[in-house]
Amino acid sequence: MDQPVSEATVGRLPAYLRSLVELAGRDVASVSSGHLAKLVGVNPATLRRDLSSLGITGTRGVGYDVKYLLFEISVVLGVNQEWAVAVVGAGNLGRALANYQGLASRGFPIKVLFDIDEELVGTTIAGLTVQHGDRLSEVVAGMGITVGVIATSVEAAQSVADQLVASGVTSILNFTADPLDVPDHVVVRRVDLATELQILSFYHQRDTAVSGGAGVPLGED
Amino acid sequence: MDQPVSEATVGRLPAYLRSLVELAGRDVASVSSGHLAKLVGVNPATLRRDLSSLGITGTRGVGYDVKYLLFEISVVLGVNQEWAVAVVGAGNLGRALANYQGLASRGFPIKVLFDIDEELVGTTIAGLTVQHGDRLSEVVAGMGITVGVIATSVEAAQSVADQLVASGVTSILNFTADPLDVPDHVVVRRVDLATELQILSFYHQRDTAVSGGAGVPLGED
DNA sequence: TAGATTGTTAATCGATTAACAATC
DNA sequence: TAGATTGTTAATCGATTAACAATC
Repeated sequence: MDQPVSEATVGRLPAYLRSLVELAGRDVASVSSGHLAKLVGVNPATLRRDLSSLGITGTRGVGYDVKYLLFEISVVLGVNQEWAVAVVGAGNLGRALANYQGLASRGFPIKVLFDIDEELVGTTIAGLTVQHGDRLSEVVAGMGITVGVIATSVEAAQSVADQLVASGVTSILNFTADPLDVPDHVVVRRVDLATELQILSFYHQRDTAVSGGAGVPLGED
Repeated sequence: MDQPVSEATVGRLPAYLRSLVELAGRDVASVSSGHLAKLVGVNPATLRRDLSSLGITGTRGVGYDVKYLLFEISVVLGVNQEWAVAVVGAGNLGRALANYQGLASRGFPIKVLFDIDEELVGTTIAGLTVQHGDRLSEVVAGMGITVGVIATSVEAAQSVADQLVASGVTSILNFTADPLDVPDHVVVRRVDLATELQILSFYHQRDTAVSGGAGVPLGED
């Protein structure tokens, strides 16, 4: 039944979707939780619980209808809709994002690009003229944009977030290291390369450390 | 004492480090778990448990020595070391990463760039000549590189991972949507924009669904 | 019906956090 | 000493998973 949908469940939905697309492509009509779970790499009970929490049902003794499941999860994830995006910051990262096709192809077309560097304002990147950051509120609100990407410096991030929120943005993808302070109705996802790298190097470090102290380097007194 | 270090703990270390750098910059000598926890946005008991699991101790009645804590966490995260990186895939994303200063400045300098597109091989990107993917094993092993970044298509990702691992790479940053199958001694972190966006749109979708079309962006424009 | 598989209850696991004795 | 704060135990919380009655 309708239990609240957990963050963990939401995080698994894209993986379910990928496997379902593949099954549908091979004209598989129905799939058991055991089979799909194996494809995705999760426990079957977890999968059934996830679907159940979304109100998506299968048929006992049979399994889940692939097309139906694909449709339902697509709807839940909104993959058939388009969400216009504003990218703030036209530095290396912002330019990369503007050129990267991955956003538009996933239903997140970039409609406008901002920067405060006078040298960048007015230039064209990936077919978009860079707008001045001073006009952010005006333009974002005017275009009715509800998704913002923050690709600025860490220092500017919070202020940019505030402006985006004030202009009607309710979803933010934050590429800076700092967590943002936003109202409850705004959802922020952080993609932090620096943190990922540091986590990688933690394990790297530990696994390549001289084997003698089993595990963590500790400061002995 | 020496409990195993959990994934959750490792994930918080970069945030601790950031706040400690800031405190050290302001010449703060010592900090309580309560104070640092507030800066980072975690529970003080969680912070103390994290540090304790790393063998890092404070002083009862006083707190933690900022410089000592900063040093210990830096060592644990290996931030003072350099890890040479190979980037595989010189498409939009690979080029963006090569130009992005964030990796090098965090101790992950990109030393070599690969692609299998004949038109890209031999061209120069961010000062690096793109090498042919056929030479991956040879070059990566020859340079003693241990960190690989996969910025290829999803289809190529597993094969690239296999080659990287065979060439001595033990840390992989994977920008494709699919999870990679690697040996236990190899650590993979996935940075998946598509998944992040789909999670964003799940919440976006849900929060704008019931209200009856108040500013739901469709693909007009 | 007989076999298969769901949907959910109950058990388990791991991580967070409150609480407090230890102790600076 | 008196107050402060750690380090850790025990309680709590949430998520995962085993198990199984329901039922196609």
